[in-house]
Amino acid sequence: MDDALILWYTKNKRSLPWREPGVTAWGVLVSEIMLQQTPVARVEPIWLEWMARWPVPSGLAAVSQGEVVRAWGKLGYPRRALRLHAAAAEIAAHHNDIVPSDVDTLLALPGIGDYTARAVAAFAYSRRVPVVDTNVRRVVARAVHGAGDAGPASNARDMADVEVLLPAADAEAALMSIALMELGAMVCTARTPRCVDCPIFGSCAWQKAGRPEYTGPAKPVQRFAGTDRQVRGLLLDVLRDTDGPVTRARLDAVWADSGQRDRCLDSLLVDGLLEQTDAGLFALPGEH
DNA sequence: TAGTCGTGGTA
DNA sequence: TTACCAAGACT
Repeated sequence: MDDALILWYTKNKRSLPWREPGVTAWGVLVSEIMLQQTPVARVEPIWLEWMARWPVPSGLAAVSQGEVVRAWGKLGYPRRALRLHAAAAEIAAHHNDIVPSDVDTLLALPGIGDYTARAVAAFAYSRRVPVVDTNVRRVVARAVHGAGDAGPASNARDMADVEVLLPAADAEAALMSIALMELGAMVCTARTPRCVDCPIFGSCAWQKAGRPEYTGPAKPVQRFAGTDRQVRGLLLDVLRDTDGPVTRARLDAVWADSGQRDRCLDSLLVDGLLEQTDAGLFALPGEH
């Protein structure tokens, strides 16, 4: 599939700001963190703001946690903002303000797991490393294994599956990695794959098998309404919309169930997304 | 390892 | 409308 897929990518890739020439490894890292479980369209404007405001890790590290959480806006999973802030501080202090290119060094940074470490190594430094995200797992499940969709993630197996697809040369392998992801995002999609537009249609094992349905275990459904995640989001939203510390009463107003409210408020304090002032008010971390 | 952690668009 | 889905990490 190699040549056809890479050629397809070079002709059809989306022009995203973090793919522009001259974007630094820091820019790539910020994009990858923001893109975790988050659609491209929502990330774009925030990424542009962050790059204009904090073009190097030390710039981000210099501002308060609260400022970072505020700038994160409504991207979701705001603990990512705190971890990225902490990673920036480590990069500034221990890596000369340069994002590491080595996978193991990247993995040691907060908020950077298997996917993100390899994505940075491949996309920012053109390293030949398997990059396995949900898109790639789906493409491999179909094109290689002939299944309707990917089953539960299995790190070692998934990495081995992708490893054998990578060309020998670093630069070409990195292109293959991004091409696999782009194919999964734009053509080999979860719901309605656009196989008529697929550059590897002719070699796809799923086509050859007659497009069988997915038979693996059902994927767990993530509910949201009524969960702690919703309540935490509502609580944090009060602080994001306010300049200074707020009263307990302001927070109490966002959710009726006091038990759940208290539990969520406490968890936000534990996570460091909120702080309590000496006067008993609540503030974003560092903003009081 | 299965559960948890936000948010909003889409079919 | 509800349910699924979106470049995961952490515990």
